Amino acid sequence: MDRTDIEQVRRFNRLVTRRAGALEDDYLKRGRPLGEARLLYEIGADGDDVSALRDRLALDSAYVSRLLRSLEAQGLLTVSADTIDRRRRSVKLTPLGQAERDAYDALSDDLAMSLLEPLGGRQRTRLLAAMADVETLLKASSIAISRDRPDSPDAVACLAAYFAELDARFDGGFDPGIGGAAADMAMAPPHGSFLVARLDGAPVASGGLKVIAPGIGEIKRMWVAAPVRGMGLARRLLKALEAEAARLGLATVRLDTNRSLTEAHALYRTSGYAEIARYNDNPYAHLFFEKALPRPD
Amino acid sequence: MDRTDIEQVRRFNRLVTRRAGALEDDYLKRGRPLGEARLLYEIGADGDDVSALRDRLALDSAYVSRLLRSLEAQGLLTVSADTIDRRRRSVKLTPLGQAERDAYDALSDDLAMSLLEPLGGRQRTRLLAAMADVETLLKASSIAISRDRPDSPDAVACLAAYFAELDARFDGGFDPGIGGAAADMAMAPPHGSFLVARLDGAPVASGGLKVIAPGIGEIKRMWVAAPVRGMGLARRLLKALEAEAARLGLATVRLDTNRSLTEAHALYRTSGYAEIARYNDNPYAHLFFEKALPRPD
DNA sequence: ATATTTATCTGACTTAAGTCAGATAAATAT
DNA sequence: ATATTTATCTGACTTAAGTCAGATAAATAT
Repeated sequence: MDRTDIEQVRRFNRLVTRRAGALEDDYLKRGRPLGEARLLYEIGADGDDVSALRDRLALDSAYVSRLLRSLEAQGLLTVSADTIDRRRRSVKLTPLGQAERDAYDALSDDLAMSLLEPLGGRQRTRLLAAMADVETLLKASSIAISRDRPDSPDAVACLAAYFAELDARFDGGFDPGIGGAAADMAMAPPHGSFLVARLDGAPVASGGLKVIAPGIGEIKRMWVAAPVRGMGLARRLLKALEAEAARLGLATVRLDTNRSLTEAHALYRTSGYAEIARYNDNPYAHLFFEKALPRPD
Repeated sequence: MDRTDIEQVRRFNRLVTRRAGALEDDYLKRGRPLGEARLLYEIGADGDDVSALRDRLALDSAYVSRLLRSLEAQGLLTVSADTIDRRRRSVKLTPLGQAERDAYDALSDDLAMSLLEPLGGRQRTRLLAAMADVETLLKASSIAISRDRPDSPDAVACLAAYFAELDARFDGGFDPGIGGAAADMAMAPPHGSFLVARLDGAPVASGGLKVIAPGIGEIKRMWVAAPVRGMGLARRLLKALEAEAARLGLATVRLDTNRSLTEAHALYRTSGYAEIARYNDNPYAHLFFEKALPRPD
């Protein structure tokens, strides 16, 4: 990463923050403190729990309570006890509150339009495409990969999504029982590893590693959720799994794959994997790959 | 402009503002109020005038004064009377202040790097390119075009830059005297029009319109500064000048151009101009164009 | 039945951010 | 020489934003 890259990111941050400042000013223009405006805006059309609002805005309980009291006094919302747990309280916008929320919404629309307005059609398309790109890639950069047990709730959810996808894509479907789902605990530490990638806390990709012979690991269950594909996440995950193998002292990693998973084949080949002969009796596998890991020094 | 475009811009703003929020938190992490941090950061290595700081940060005089007092007490800067005008005061960072400023700088670098770090090479290049695109186009969208007299300081500066550019590009140079610089007041209202495009207050493009025969206008002196080319600004300016012509009741606009200005020829052709025969004796002109304006209704 | 936990609220406080009216001293205009 | 303007500062104030310690009432655990 060189200096000009960092400068580009900082210049971008500066410029966009200045524009975002204009948005906050718009909020303030409606003559209401930003805290109240944010809270009002955060309450959906169906209302919300006080605790949900507190969590989403990361605000202190006392502070939220006072903001609610103020908005209540302005006739913008009502607070009532939850019917199931009467300690909890639910917030609902009054028609007046809904109108206010709509007004903030319209202001945000205006701001967005004022950015597009002066541009010609071609420039506008280019700006929107660049914004979508920045959005996708900033999201990608906030995805964090961490170790997890294969029986953790997130890991189980990832594996279930993976199996469901294979079932949809393979000719004749996929049955994890035959494929060896029961053996997934072989990816548990200390001998194996299972990685989960999360975006804003929600699991979006996963993959595991188990030892199949002395010094030889096998990468299994690589899965990337549909909404986060095209972000280079599979490649990152594969690299991370190779790092796990190196950490566990393995010299070689292998993997098998179905003929229908063509994107995966390309990924393996461009990541330094060479096709080898069948090394197991997995009925769903048609292609077999191997890569020698660099010796740790 | 449809709904999905606006949604894209708003989603982008939301996401980037959240990230920018992280940057502000970083500032605050150094245990200093944001106002002090911003002021400290704004003072360049060579120091600054109090009034310049006030203008740049758009802060109240009393508030800046107090912030300076606080930073002075922390030993981060010194304030001394200007040698020429002793009412003015100059601010200079102490070595300690410079070190603090460097620390903020390093934090911003860290934040920028933390965005790029998790991405692979290809994704990183894509993100940087998209950021550069957003930056360019947001700048383009903040360029405002307005009417100006051809003898205003900004207009004169634009015309001088235009003449200098022609002199550099034409074989054998360009002499505004021969070209008719003295006649530029024909572009003054009420019979003509001169438009200046400004980015953050500084003139970056211009163009004029004068009447050369009943119902016929001529577009002249179209100039776009080098740093803002490739933003579609020339096309915007041309459209704006056509609108001026329509406003002045003209039915047709003409223009002449030099054979060396090839980008301009393409712009005219794709903007609905048709080549016509020579209509004047401008020695620098080789191509002549005309466009019928839609009748106002 | 009683103790503990949980969700929200109230009271009392702090800090940052900013505003407004004038004071002061130097520069500039008459 | 005097009046006016300009640049900065000081005093006195406001408002927003937020924190912390408890109070209250309902739910849950023992």
